[in-house]
Amino acid sequence: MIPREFYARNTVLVARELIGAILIRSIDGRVIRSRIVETEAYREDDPASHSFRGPTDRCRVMFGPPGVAYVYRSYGIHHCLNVVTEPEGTGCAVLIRAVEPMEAFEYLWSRRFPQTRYDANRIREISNGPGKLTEALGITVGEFNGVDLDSPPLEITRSPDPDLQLVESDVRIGISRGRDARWRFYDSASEYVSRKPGR
DNA sequence: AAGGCGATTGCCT
DNA sequence: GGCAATCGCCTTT
Repeated sequence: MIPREFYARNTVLVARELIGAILIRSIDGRVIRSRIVETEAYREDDPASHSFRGPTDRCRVMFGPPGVAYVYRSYGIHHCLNVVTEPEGTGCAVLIRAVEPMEAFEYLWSRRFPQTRYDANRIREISNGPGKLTEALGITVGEFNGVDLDSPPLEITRSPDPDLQLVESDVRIGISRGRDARWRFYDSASEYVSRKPGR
């Protein structure tokens, strides 16, 4: 588990340092570990952030204690997972945009594509996007919004051998304001990154 | 009260 | 490449 003080720091630093950390989900009697390979930072004084106009019913947990999950519904359909950062009272979080599962590939495939036979050539599609990883791992607003990420059934731990040499930064995806900040971080060696620059 | 848009995805042409 | 799905929040009446 990662101490709360790790999250109670500058959100951009936390977003960078979460690349390579391990997300552990316990579900259906399984313990499934995944490497975090893509994140984005959202700060309170950031027009792209849900917290920019202050706490609402949706984004209130962003203003709460760090290390807690902020889960919101995107486009009325998907769920997206964040970790709250900076000291309590500030509205900041890191969006988890992609993970690379370490096990349970066929189980995760069946959660994402229940009607389609397992296809190893398309395995990255199980979790190469923020709405995809939450579907694969069964992470919803109702179950996880406001829940501390320090113990099962959903937990983040540091990687045993973090390699931050390969972490790159880029502008964030899907926003119209705050476009200049290069607050997206990803592991350039991972096939699970949702999008790499230059296209 | 009503309309538009979004930290997205998948299917269609 | 376009576009629908669908809901919370913002802006405008």
